[in-house]
Amino acid sequence: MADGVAERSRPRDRILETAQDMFHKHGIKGVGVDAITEAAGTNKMTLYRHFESKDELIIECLRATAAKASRIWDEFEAKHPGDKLAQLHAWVHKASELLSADSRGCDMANAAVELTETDHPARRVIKELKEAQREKLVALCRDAGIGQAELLADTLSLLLEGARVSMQSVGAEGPSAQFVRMAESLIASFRAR
Amino acid sequence: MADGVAERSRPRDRILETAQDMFHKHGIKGVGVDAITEAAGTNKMTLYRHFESKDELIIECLRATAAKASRIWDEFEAKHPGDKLAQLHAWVHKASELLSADSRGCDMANAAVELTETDHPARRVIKELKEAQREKLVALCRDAGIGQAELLADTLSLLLEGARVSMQSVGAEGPSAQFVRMAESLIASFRAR
DNA sequence: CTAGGGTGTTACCGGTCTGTAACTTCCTGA
DNA sequence: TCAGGAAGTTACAGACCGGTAACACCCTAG
Repeated sequence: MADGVAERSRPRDRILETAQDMFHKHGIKGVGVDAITEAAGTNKMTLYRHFESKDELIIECLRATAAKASRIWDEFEAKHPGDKLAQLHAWVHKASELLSADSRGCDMANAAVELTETDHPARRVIKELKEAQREKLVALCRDAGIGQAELLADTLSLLLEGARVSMQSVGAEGPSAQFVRMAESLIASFRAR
Repeated sequence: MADGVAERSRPRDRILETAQDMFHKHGIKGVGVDAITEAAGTNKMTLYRHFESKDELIIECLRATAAKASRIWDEFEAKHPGDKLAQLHAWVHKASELLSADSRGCDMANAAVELTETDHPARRVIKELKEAQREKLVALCRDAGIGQAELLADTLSLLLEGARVSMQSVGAEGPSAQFVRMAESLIASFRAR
């Protein structure tokens, strides 16, 4: 009742969705399981019947977020079937949409910052998911006919990662405001080689 | 005794230095004031006699870190007096040294990620300090004779910021490994315009 | 109709957190 | 020598944390 979460789905789904949202907004260490379950319209016992610990809930949230991001890549292919260069430009455009004023950045990168214990179980998941995303962008650049595909993909990755974290420090009027211009001119430059 | 902190300075200095180190390693929310004072060889009461709250300690730590970073710029000027282009290359080299294997990234950016409350007192300090650093890099690029100085400075900023956060997700063998190459080729490209 | 599983409720455990009070000890400077 | 302030010590308050136990409920499948 009175919560903005999906009205009447299964408790597990509500918990997962609410946790994603609250972890994103308030940070992982900034929100407790009690607050999550209350916002999800359920209770702590039900959470611990579906997830064996908060750490496992964190991991499931990261996987769910990555799955959502992965679906965006399908949109690129659907909108520009076969045209990999157009898909790369679509990636830039989509990335720029992530740089809206009050963005809290990338959940995986933020989690890596928050979870400082080197052996935290979420860290290997973060690494796997981020490496998978890198592979995708490299493949896209390569299939778009760019020579140094890895270097362009890595440069674009760092620019976006930097833009998303810079936004949280200095806001949307900082260096991240120039992201699209930087990315497009980089792509043009790599294509000219 | 038996702590790695400056052996016998004043308690306030020891607390400040220890807090910087521990906030950097374990994150701000990952370390309590008790742990800091113990590692600094003192106690909680003494901390609260010198800092009115943990938040104020955080702010002082960020200022101290920024002051250390600022001193590095003096080294650039000392090593390459008047030669702003050489100083820019020195900046790139110094930046690449921040990307060692187990780096925990930029304290200010990390703090911005951790402190999600939009009205947290540290946030405006972070913004001020980051904007000052941006100004410095813009001035360096401009004085080095680069036309689009702001754009180059912002691009380099995002690359470094991205590299430092990417390291925490995927390690030093990820995209950040190419930082120097990216930065140098960007500088060359901007100089050619 | 009934059995059983998913769910809700309440209370609790042990630990940690920031911050404070009251008191003692020690060192320094006049 | 002695006064005063800085620092150390101990104890505590009040809140929150992740996680568990025991029990009541309800809804549905057989």
